[in-house]
Amino acid sequence: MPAADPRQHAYARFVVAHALITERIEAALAAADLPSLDWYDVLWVLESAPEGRLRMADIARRAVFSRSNVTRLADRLQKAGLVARADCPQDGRGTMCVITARGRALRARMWAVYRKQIDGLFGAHLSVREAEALSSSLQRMISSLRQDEKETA
Amino acid sequence: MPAADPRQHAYARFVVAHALITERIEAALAAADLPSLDWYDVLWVLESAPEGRLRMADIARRAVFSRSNVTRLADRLQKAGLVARADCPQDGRGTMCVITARGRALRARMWAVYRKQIDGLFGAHLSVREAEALSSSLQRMISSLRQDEKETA
DNA sequence: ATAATTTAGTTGCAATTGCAATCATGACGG
DNA sequence: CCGTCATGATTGCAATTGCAACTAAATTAT
Repeated sequence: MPAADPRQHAYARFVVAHALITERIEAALAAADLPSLDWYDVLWVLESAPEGRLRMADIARRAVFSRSNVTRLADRLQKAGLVARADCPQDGRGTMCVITARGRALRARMWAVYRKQIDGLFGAHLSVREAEALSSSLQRMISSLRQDEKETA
Repeated sequence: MPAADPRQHAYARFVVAHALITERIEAALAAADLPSLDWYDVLWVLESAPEGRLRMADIARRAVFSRSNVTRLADRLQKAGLVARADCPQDGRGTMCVITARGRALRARMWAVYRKQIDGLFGAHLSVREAEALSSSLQRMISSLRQDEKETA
């Protein structure tokens, strides 16, 4: 990244920090005999949805995964008893994915480890003020990216 | 991410923004018939090293890839004529990876596309002041993470 | 109603990845 | 000097991914 520009410079660090932090979190989860982050993401988007259920495509959008990836992830989570599939009442093509009690329990256990890592690796280096500023910048990016998505579709 | 804490909240957005931006950049590169970001990363760390050469493990550290991943990436880059391998003079076990002229040329073409995406998706939402603040926060995280690495080793 | 188009989800296949060996070389202690 | 241990890079194998094809159901237009 031939970063003359301070924004490009920030981006380069953004990418590296993300990679390093993710690597560490995965290691911490593995060390605690817990599944990886993508499982967590699916469980979390489900748990935060009303009744713990979402359609496959919604999981994909919220967790930023490809559709086919969500299908496969759901297969594995289902095999592990963490989610169940159900027909979608409004749309015969759709499939709902529902988090189970075991799924909720596992997510909570993962969060204990995950949170500790976030706090130690990321949060510890930000003041509350910085965190808020960062949040709002990131929110601008995210809204803009999601907006584009809709327009393209 | 049950984000009560503003830092955890920032982290959640950090991850989502990263995923969305990366997805878009990969799409832009593919649309321009260019290779993916991991090729770029290897080419860039090489190009920014003295004489365009680094040992495999150094590539791995700087680009945040696993060792075996670098081996395979180098295989593909080599097959494409973008890098060459050479023995390491100081250490008989080591392998140097050297970027070729074609490698430099390709990286430059990729950077044209990459830069445009960074500016549009990331930079456009940050003032210079914000970018600088973000850079310094991220730098703190990165230094701390890299420091830990050394201590663990 | 019916044919054509779009959308949701899944699947086949090829390519990529991660982890645990493996092989070769260097470093160290006796 | 020799045996043991650590390190650099690669490779085998199983698991995961991405893309394009596919099936089924809904939407639209005729």
